[in-house]
Amino acid sequence: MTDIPRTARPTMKDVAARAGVGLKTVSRVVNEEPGVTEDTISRVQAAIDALGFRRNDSARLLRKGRTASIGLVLEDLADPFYSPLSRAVEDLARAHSTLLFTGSSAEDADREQELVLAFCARRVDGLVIVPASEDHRYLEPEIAAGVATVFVDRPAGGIDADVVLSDNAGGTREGVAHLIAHGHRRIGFIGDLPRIHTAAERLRGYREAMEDAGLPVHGNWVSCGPTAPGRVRAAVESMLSGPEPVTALFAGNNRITVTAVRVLADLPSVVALVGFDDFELADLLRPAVTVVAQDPGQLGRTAAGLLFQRLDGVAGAPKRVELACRLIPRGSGELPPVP
Amino acid sequence: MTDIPRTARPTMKDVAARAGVGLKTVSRVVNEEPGVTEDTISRVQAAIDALGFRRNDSARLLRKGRTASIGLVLEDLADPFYSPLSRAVEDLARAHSTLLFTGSSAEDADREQELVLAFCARRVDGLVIVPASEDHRYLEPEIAAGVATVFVDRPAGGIDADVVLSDNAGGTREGVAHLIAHGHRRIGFIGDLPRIHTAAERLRGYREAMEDAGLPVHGNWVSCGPTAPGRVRAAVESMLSGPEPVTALFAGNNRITVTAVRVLADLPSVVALVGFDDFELADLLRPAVTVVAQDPGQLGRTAAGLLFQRLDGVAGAPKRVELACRLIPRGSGELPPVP
DNA sequence: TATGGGCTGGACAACGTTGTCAACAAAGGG
DNA sequence: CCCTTTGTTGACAACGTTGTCCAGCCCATA
Repeated sequence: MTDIPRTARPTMKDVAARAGVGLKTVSRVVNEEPGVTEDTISRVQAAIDALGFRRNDSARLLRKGRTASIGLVLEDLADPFYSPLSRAVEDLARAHSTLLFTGSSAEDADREQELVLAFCARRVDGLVIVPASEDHRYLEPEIAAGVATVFVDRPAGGIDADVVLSDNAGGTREGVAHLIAHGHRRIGFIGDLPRIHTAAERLRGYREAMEDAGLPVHGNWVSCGPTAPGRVRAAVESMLSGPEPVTALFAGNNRITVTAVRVLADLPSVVALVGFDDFELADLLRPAVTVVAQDPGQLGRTAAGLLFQRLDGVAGAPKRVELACRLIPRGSGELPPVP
Repeated sequence: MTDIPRTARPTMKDVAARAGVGLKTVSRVVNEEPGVTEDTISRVQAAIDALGFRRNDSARLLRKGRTASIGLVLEDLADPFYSPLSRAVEDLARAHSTLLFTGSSAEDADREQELVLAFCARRVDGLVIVPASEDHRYLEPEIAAGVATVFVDRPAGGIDADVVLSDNAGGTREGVAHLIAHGHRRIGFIGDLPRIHTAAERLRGYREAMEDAGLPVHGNWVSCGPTAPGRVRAAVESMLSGPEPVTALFAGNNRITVTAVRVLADLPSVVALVGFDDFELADLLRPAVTVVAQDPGQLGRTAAGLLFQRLDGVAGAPKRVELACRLIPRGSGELPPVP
């Protein structure tokens, strides 16, 4: 009956031929442009339905210039920390009738660049990037060509661009000060690789808090490196032994915190703990884990909001937005020092 | 010096003009096609670098027919359960030089359809869908037009399509049988909305396990509904009161399990618990939570693998793949019944 | 010198859509 | 009755790329 071609999709031309009208008239009907008779509309609509026509938005957007799509590059789609961030970006994208490309850099600079440039080759209107690379000059021609770009969680390297950050140093200062206020004097810091901006900032916050309180930082009280459980375990054990064992730990991100909880659970000693990043069930552990919480959803919302402002034509110098962190005392950070 | 136009992007035409060659020669250089002199190549390359040209893949793919992109629709990007699934799909996409559109249906049928059709309008080569809708006949013309489609986690409604599932009923049977083996006779089931396929299957598994053991299921031992904490709390409290209080609970998904843990922590009674879906830190709670674990990463890998097989031309009847679940005893499911 | 073949390069159409503009018919005013 | 106005419609070019095809050119061979 209906002669749907099995292989090739029907185009406006096919619809036009079947409805006995011109190509442009079909376009008008599809786009609900005014100036088409009711009668013609229904004839075209019938042809559309019969053929199962669906407008090819790729062609449309090629013609129009904008693609109504943005790219989101983050470190790892599988990391729960970024889930609310992605969702927030997606929600704003939807509100702007924009589709979302996503990809993980896996903390690899080359992969980040490859992904970003692939998005640019698709002519995304904008980018939200959680940087893995330290040098983003490769983006200069793209930004000059009009690709709106907002960095989240970490600043861009080598270029001046919009960025939305958490107050990593301030949050860490607050967390460490919290431990100090509960009587701790020997506090260890276990962080991520220092080449990662957030890790460096948090380390800085730790040092500042110790200095503000006039406390020394001994050699083995600071350990930075990959978040692999083995490395973290070794660091904890080293800090808890020796002539000056720590009585409290500050863990530099959620994965480190979780590993620290595991390690401490195996040990007889009572050690206070504050972690950076909140995580699900932190309140159900015993002791419940005190954390310095970022709001990843807010991070994403702010970044995407800024992006769409730019796309709406808001010009001006690159903005730097810093979101406050929130200390959530739950128990592990209020344990008194045990000598 | 270099005259990069601030507004419009350079095209192959611009590059050709600047290099003093024909349009097609630029195309040849960009695509590394043979038949161009070293000398010409370097002249063209110089023009490309000077102008900051980047090929417009949208136009390219319009011409070529395939878009080298696929769409992933899941329930909620922010749900940690789906994170490994997304990541697995992304990894396979990358391996096939394919870009990934993502979106959340928010468990809303209209939103799912809107997203899917938006992807189709962009002419994605394929789709991976975690269905929210019960009727996917709207996809028939798309599938006929050649859009490869694989459903994950839940089957499609109204059409015959590839699907990758977990063995929800079998896993639940095993979990409930585990409780029965530990002496429980009065076991409650708290599940998600029964219109969701996985929820219905798990309920079926529960009923089968009880029946297999010759155990009755009393009226208030089964509660299905939204995963809102208030509803779950009420259900738990109701099951634990009355003339026939349950001594064990089976929680139908990770969110329900977590709420159940919270509720039980507030109560004096000791209640055994097995939850469907593993979750981070389940082993650190006291008691550690016994779960029936799916492997969301494997779900995603299998689905994407099947999708790319189809895209590579593997024909044949729609496949239905069912992945086994794994019981992970950790403590909460091995508690003896307390009358 | 003519011929042929291999190599290089360019003109042109096509992908499916939208914007511009002009053609045409019907209706209204003088 | 003609001219203008209004409303509807279609022809055509353009978006940026790739595939097809043909025109030169250079060199070797007859």
